[in-house]
Amino acid sequence: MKNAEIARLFEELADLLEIQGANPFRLRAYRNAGRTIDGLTEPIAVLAEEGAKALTALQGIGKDLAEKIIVVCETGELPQLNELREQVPPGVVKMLRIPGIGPKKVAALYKELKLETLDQWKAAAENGDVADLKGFGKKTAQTILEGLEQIEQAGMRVYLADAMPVVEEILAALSKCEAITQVTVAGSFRRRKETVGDLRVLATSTDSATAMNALAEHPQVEKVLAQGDTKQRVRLRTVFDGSVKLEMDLRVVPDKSYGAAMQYFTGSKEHNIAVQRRALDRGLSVNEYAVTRDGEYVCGRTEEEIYQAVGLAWVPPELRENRGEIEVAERGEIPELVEVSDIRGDLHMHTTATDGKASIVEMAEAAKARGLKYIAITDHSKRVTMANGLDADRLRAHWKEIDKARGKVSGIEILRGIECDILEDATLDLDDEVLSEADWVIAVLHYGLKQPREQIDKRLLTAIKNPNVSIIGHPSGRIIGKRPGADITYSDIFKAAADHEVMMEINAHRSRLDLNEAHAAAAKDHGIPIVISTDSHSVNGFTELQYGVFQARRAGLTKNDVANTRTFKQFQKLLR
DNA sequence: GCCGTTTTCGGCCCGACTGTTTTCAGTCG
Repeated sequence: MKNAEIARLFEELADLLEIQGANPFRLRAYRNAGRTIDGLTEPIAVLAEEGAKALTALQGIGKDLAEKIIVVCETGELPQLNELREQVPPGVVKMLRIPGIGPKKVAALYKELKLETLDQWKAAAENGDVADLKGFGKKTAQTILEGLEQIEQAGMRVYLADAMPVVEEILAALSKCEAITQVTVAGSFRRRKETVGDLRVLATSTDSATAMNALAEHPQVEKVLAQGDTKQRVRLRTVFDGSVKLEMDLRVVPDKSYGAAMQYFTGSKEHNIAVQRRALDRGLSVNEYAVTRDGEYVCGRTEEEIYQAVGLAWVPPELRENRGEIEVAERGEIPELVEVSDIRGDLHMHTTATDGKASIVEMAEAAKARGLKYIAITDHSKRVTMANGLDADRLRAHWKEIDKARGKVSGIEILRGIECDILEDATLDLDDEVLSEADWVIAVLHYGLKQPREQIDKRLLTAIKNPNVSIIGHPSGRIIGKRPGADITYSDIFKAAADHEVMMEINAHRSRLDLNEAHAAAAKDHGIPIVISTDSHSVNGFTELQYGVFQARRAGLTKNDVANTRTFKQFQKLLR
C-alpha cells in the first residue's frame, strides 16, 4: 500500500468521526497523521516493520496511531474504519464537501431525515423538508442545492500558474483604488503551492467599504458571496480547467495590523498553530490584528515583528508548513532560498525535430533573451513515436544541427542532449554507443508508469547505473491532479543516484513540478545536485522556470543545491 | 488522538460572518 493510500484511510476516519461528533482534537490528530504519512519519502511500511518506536519518533504519531499504522501495513485494513463505514453511508460523508454545510448539519440531516444519497438530499432541499427542520431554513436549503452542483466538479483547485495572471490583474486594479494603501495576496498562493483553491487577498485601508466596492465592481468578480465590516468573499468569473471557478476572500485591516494579517492569512494553518502555541508559552496571543500581551498591543505592523516576538527568525512563506521550519527558524538557520534570477541554464527542452514548436536557433535565441547562459537541447528518443522521437541516426544528425547553431547564436552555450526513455523492460531506448557521444542525457519514464514498485525501481536503478546518464528527468511522471505518477522507493533511488553521481530534475512545468517538494528536499539531503529545467516545447515555455524555482524553494533548496545556478564552467565540472 | 524539564491530566489557535435565532451555534479559513 502506498503512503498516500494509507494517509487517505486516516483522513476518511477523521471525516466519519467528525459526523459522529467526535472530539475535534482527536480528528486533528488523525488528519495530522495522514499528512505526516503522505509527506514521507520512505514507505511507512518500512518504519512499521521496525516497530512502534520508529513510528512514534514521527511528530504527531503516538502509541495508538503507531499501532493502527502497523495494523494497516500488515493487513491492508483499518478495522475501526470498516466499522464506521457501516454506520455512515458514503453519500453522507460526501455532503461534508458542500461549502457552508459542516459535520453538525450533515449529522442532523442524516439523523432526522435519513438522507443518504445525493438525490435524496436534493429532493429534501427542494420540497421544503430541509427548511422545516429546526435550526435550518430556506437559505440553508438553497446552500445545499448550490453546493450539490459544485461538488459534482471534483477538485476545486487549479494550477498556481493558471491562477497567477487572474490574481495579478485583480491586485493591479485594487492597488489603484485610492482607499487602499497596501494590497497583497496571502494564503497558499503566497506559499507557492502547486495548486491553489480559495484566494486570500489582504488590503490595508481606513475605509473598508470603499475597498470592498473596488473588488465587487471588478470585471473578474461574478458574485459577492458574503460581506461584513472587514471581510468579503466573492466568486470569480474565470472558468479554469473547463469547470472550476475560484473564490476570493478580501480582508481589510488597518496599517498597524498588516504584518499580523499577512502572517495569519498566509498560513499554513499548521504553521500558524505552531507559531501561536509558541506565543502562548511566552504569555502572548497572536491573531490577525496583532501580537498582544494581556490584551495590550505589542506589535503587528510587519511579519518580521511577529516572528521576532515569538523568538523566531522570519520564515519564507514557501516553508510555512510546520515541517521543521519552526525549529530551523528558532536556531536562526533559515536558508537563503534559490531565486529565479540565480538560474543560469535550462537543461531540458524540445525542438521541431520531435514535438517542439521552434528550431534549435529559435530556442537558443529565446533562452539567451531571458538571460540564460547555457541550454541543453533534449529531444525525445524513438520510443516516443507520437512525438516523432529520434533514433541513433536522426539523433546524430540533430547534434550536427546543434553544432551549426552554436556558430549562429553567440553568448550562449548549447549542449548536445537527449531525453532518453527508460523502457518497460529496464533497458534504455538508445544504445550506449550513441549515448556516450552526448553531452547531456536525461533518462525518463514515460510508459509503464503503473508497473509494480519493484520494476519501477529496477528501471530507475538501471538508468542511474548507466555511466552515460546525467540526470533522471521528471522522476515520478505524475501530472498534478490527473495522473498519480510511478510508485518509487525514493530512498533507494536517491542513495544510488548519490553513489553514481546522477543528478535529479525538478521539472518546472506547471502540471509536473516533479520532483515534488518532499522528494526534492530528500534528494538534497542525499547531496544530489538538482537541476531545475522547463521542458520547454516552444519559445514561450521558458516562463515556466519560475514554477520550478517555487517548488525548489518549498523544498528548502538554496542556490548551492541547484546545479544550474552555476556558471557554465562550474556546471561542466559536475558532468562526468 | 497527541503532548510534556513547571504538567502523565488538561490543555490543544482564534476571530468573522451567516442563518436562524431572540442570544448563539455552526462553519470557515
